[in-house]
Amino acid sequence: MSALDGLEVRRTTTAQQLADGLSERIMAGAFGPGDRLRESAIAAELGVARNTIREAVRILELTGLVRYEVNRGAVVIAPTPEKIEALYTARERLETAAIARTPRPEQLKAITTAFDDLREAARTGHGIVDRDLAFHQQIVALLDSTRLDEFFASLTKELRFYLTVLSKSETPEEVVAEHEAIVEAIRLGDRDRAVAEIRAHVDVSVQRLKAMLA
Amino acid sequence: MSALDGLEVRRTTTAQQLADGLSERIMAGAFGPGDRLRESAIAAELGVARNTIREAVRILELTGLVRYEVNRGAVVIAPTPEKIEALYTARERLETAAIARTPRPEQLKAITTAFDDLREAARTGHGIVDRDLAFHQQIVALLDSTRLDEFFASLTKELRFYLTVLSKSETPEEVVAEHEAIVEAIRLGDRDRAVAEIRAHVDVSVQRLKAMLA
DNA sequence: TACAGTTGAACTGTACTACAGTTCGACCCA
DNA sequence: TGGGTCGAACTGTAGTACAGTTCAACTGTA
Repeated sequence: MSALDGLEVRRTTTAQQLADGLSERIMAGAFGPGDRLRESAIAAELGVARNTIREAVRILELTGLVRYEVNRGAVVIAPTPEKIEALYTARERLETAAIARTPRPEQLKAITTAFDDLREAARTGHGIVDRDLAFHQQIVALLDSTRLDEFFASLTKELRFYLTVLSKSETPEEVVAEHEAIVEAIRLGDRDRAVAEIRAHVDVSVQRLKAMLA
Repeated sequence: MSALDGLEVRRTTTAQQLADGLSERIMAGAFGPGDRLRESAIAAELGVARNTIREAVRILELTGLVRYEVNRGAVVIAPTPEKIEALYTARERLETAAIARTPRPEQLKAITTAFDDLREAARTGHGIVDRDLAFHQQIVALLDSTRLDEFFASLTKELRFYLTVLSKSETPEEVVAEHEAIVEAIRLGDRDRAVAEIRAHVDVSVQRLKAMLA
């Protein structure tokens, strides 16, 4: 903690700001899956040059929300059963590996807090999905690997988008119950059961989601 | 296998080709860590427009070999103890999770083959590092997750670069011995030992590498 | 000699214009 | 109905321009 913490000159480029803005819009559903991001239109609307937009979109590509197709430009990613499956498989592997580890006290506390937040969100009915994902991020944090944390966050971002466009709604009671089982197993130090609970939870989630695609 | 497998029209952009070319050059050590990629110079030398180079470099950014700094442009990543540590931690988590799984026959075969390749490379003295990394990629493949395979591949690419610039040379005997122990444990189905061997191997590797940084 | 201040060349970030090649839907024709 | 043609819209790339930033060299000063 330095006396200058948080003091920082605004150091960002136009393209970066555009990328952030576009990311928000996409996450909010302003562009649907499969939609093309037309450069001239966006450039004109936002009053910037087209090459700046191009740079912004290339930055966006880093987050995985869009991909480039030759001569078609940037296209918003679209959920397919295969992608959903691959995404959840990666999640399952990471989360089971994570939960098999013995949590340090502060990690256990972070998980507990995340669960409390989730329960509160379920009660009010707002932000359930985000709390759900945040909870799982804390699980993965058990791995003590920043690189894996970041990777999981990118998976989460992608998943978050899919959930939004599929307008997947979670039933609060089920969500809380399933996560409570996980937290309980962790608290008891029953790692085998924790692994089983996580696996079951992820499996159920992917099945529910894939059902929505059909 | 269709009758048209492999038939494909050349569908790539100039920027993509430039990105591939630059990637090769960087991996080959043409640019050292911390070096800036000066746009005008590259553009002039290769006979393309500067904005095309910019696009190429943004694509390069996807692979993690360079990062952008405001008003300084693209900079080749540089190894630091922290980065090495983080990279190996992620590796260790993924590989131990992978090796704890029971391999299917074809997976066992792939691992065995990768080990044979490594041994052969050690004998001739060529391409040891690449075979080493390829072996570990096969280990991670046990997770049956394409997303994790891809993520691991990106870690590998980064690590490969660090090894090159640090001109890390591996002693063939040690390398073969350590990997043989891993393969043996897998073959015997002794997963606990396999996990221990992998962990030891990764730990030793990172220690060796970090020693070179000092 | 050490150090603060100034200056200028090199370079990045962004804008603007231009155009060849590609895509894709609309229209047409058999 | 299916294939073929056409044109508007758009991407990929080139090229020019310029304000703002960086950084190393130079200068002056204590």
